[in-house]
Order: sequence, then structure tokens, then C-alpha cells
Amino acid sequence: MKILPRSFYDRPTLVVARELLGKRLIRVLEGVQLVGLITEAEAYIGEEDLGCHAKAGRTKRTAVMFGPPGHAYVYFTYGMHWMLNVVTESEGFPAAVLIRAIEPVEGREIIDSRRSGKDTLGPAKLTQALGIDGKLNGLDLCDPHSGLRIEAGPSIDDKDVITGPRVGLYTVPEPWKSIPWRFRVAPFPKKTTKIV
DNA sequence: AGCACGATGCTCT
DNA sequence: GAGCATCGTGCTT
Repeated sequence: MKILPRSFYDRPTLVVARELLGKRLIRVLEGVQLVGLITEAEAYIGEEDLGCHAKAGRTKRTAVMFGPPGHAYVYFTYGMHWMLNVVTESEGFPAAVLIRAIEPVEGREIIDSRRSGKDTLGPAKLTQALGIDGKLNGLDLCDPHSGLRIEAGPSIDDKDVITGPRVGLYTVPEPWKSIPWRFRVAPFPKKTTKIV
């Protein structure tokens, strides 16, 4: 119900990436609401960041990142995968947060069937699970009637947040390759620790 | 459990 | 024409 306002996104990208953890990602697909809690995100910040698509400047593909905050930047890669990002910072400054993983909390049956019972921990996995593709590029996430939007969710304590280098930037030079702009919620323990 | 690899097409040089 | 902000499979330990 509490949709995140545009001011949430109009802030430093690292702050937005951290605070997106635990938020409710809502996708309305064929009239059914699917919801996942965001559990992993990465920041891509400006033309100086050589891991960010905006390093190439303003192109047809990166135009959305240069636009106003609170919109979806959805792009296609590896010949088969869609990636979901949310645009951050003021209009004119290209930056975004890649959503890398969700934990399904609503519409699980549909999500599971779209994933053939497999997990949603991975940027291409969650877009497949929620039916997100290039048609949603540029969509306003702050519009309560959008088929894709983000609402407030459970707060995540700092002690449960793990940071580290962004994933998959094999040929990106330092310091961008290793800079710790990845944020994820510590995995829920599968087993209680064995006491001897 | 961990690594290597192929799939597959769009974007920018 | 090269390079991808990846995933699933299949093979090795």
C-alpha cells in the first residue's frame, strides 16, 4: 500500500541500493499481483563508473538512466536475459540500482510455475519469474497504477547486510571491478548450528 | 560442491 | 565485429 515516493529514489545511489533491501517489488501480471522482497541489489553510478552502461554516455539504450528517478531501466543481455534496474539520483545524472534477487512472498504458485520450481536468486531469474521484459523499460515505478512498482517492506538491520564487489564485471578495470557496491541480505540460516 | 562451457541477439565501436 | 551487470547443464571431485 505504501508505494515508495520519487524522493526515495532521488538520493545517492548507494543509499538507495542499501535501502531497497526488504522492499516489496510488486508485479501485476494478467491481473494477478506477484510480490517479492528485494534481497540483493547493486549500484551503478554515473559516467565515471566503468562498470556502468552510462560510461558510453547518453545513447538510445542508456537514455532512461539519464532521466528522472523512480523509473525502470530494463535492458537485454547475453542474447536471452532481461535485467531490472531502478533509476536513481536527479534527472541528468545517469545512475541506477540493479535488482539481483527476490524472495517470493505473494503469488508464489505463479512464480514457481514461471520458474519451473527453481529459485529467484539472480537478476535474470527474477525477471523471468515476474514477467519483466523490455516493454517495461522507462515505466514509472511511482505510479500506483503501474504494473510494476515498489512498496515499503520489513526493515533490514545493518547486521544482516553483506556488501561486496559487483558481480560479472570480468573486464572492467579497477577500482570499479572490486568496489563494494553490492548489497545483499544475509541468507536465512538453513540449519541451526550443531552444538557439540 | 565446483568449474567449464554454450546459448543467443542486441548495442556500441 | 566484439563484448556482454547470466543461466542451466553436464562433467569432475
